[in-house]
Amino acid sequence: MKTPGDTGFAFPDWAYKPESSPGSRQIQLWCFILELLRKEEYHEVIAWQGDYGEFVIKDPEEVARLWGARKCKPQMNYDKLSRALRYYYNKRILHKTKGKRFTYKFNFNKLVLVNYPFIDMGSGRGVPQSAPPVPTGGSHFRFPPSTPSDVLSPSEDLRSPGMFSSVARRLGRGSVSDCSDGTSTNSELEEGVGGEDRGGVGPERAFRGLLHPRLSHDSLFRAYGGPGGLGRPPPGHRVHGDPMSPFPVSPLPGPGGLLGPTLSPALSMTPGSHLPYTPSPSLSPMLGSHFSFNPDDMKRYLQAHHQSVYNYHLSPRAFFHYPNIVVPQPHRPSAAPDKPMTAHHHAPPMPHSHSLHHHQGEEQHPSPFKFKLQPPPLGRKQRDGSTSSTGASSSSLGSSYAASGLLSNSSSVGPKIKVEPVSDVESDEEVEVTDISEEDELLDDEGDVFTPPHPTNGTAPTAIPNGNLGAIIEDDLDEDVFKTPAAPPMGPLTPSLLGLKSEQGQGPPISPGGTLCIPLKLRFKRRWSEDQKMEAGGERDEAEDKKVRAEKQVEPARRESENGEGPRRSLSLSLRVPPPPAQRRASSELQRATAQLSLESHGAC
DNA sequence: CCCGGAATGT
DNA sequence: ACATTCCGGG
Repeated sequence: MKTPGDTGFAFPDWAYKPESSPGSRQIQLWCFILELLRKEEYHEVIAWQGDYGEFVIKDPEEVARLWGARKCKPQMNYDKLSRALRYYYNKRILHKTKGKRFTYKFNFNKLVLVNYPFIDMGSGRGVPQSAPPVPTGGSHFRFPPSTPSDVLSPSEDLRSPGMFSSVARRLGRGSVSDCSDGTSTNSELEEGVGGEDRGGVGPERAFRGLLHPRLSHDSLFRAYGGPGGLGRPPPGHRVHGDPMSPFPVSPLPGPGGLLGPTLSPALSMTPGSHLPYTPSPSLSPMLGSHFSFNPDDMKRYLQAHHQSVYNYHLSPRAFFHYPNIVVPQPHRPSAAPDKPMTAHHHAPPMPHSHSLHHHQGEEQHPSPFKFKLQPPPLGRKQRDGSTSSTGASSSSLGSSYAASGLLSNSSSVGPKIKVEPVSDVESDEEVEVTDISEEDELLDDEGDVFTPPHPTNGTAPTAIPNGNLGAIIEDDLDEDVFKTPAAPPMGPLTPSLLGLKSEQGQGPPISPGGTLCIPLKLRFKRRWSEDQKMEAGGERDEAEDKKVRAEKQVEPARRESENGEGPRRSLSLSLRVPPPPAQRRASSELQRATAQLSLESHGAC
């Protein structure tokens, strides 16, 4: 709001990738939507409303018309446009806000990840999925403020990921329409297409390089998760705030909640200072476009992150396997019918450590927590009820394909068998979606869904220095990231508190196995894999296109493809399988890593 | 309205 | 990949 007349604020500028996607240069629908949302001119047609990231298409046909104009598809209409939007559900870029007509919600985490993979979203909650409009000010973002205070001062600035915008922004580009009517408002900026290199952008890029990956979680976390824990208003009452902002309500719960120091691009330049965790340093070198596996760098990098990783990034699933970790039990807090659950779960962002102990002891049982995931929310997709079978997964090395997300099953799949992703047995798909949606969604969507205790955050260490890794993030992390909103408490939580095993717990995460060059994430996965194997055999599946994956898990043990990411499997069965040779896994992991690294992220927008 | 499958186009 | 176009079904 304070935006000076500017049009909307710069909101998810960060959501835009500086370089437009390689393949198709055309604007994507979600980008377009975002554009409309950020312009006041279109507020009569489409605007943020409701929860974070939620927007309502007030005039569907008009939006469709605009879209059609942009794409030069005169025949466009809302029906078609909405179909396109629906395709985003699986991609997790968007989801529908049920019960509200023409209302959808962006999953900004996804967008950020896609576009700025190097930014650590802070597991899950870092950025609320929805996005923060950037407060800073206008639609055109400013860069590094001349003075940090500039940026930081207003509380608003802090709360929103303004940092992203500053760092990332870009948009500005074209305007809503380029095709026909010249509605463009600010296209002048860079009509030049060259886009990113264009004036003004340079710095951004520079920033990109500098941006500290952890920035977000630390700071964001503070900002969002902090004090109120998930302080968002219950679904019931959503307050409307700034019309332009996706966040009607300030995400910032607490009072002064966030410490000032948080974000700001400027800060990013000086990583060490504001981050609680450690040293950070290695990042800078690594952040650049080139990322190296140099052991030293990696080590430093890992050190810098390990804590955060332990604290925040474990996938919820991971907790199952760590006996020492206290996992929020299914015991639901009696009262609070609301969703706040997530908050308690495990380490709410609060500084209090209470969360940690509130568990009585520990569960020595091997299978202590098995909570059930929510039931499949929608029933739609599995309607055909394919029985599960079909199977045959061929790839033993699913890992690599999975990682790439490329997974073209193409070759092997002969007859196109369209198998549903696991639906029956595990409701993962749905769950995923729901989870992603976030807590609000959970309730909204399903009514009485029982929220899984997301432990904390669940995510894997995302900070990946190299922008190219976007794909990894997407594939590997997105799910967790999205779904687990919870965030980690403050930075300094120590691993030990969490109970993470001492094995690696405290020291620098040097690989237990000896491979110390493996990124944390991978290491974790590895662990997960191992654990999972022990725990059960199967899971798989990745999330990307459900259709794409044609495999069925007939055989549980078969694919080890994704350890960490598979959409959650139903934990129901826990058969124990003898732990396979770790080495094998390791190598596979490495392969995967390699594959991932080589991937290119196709950005979005 | 909304949902996704299917075919088709870029 | 990402739509666009149709479309049957809820």
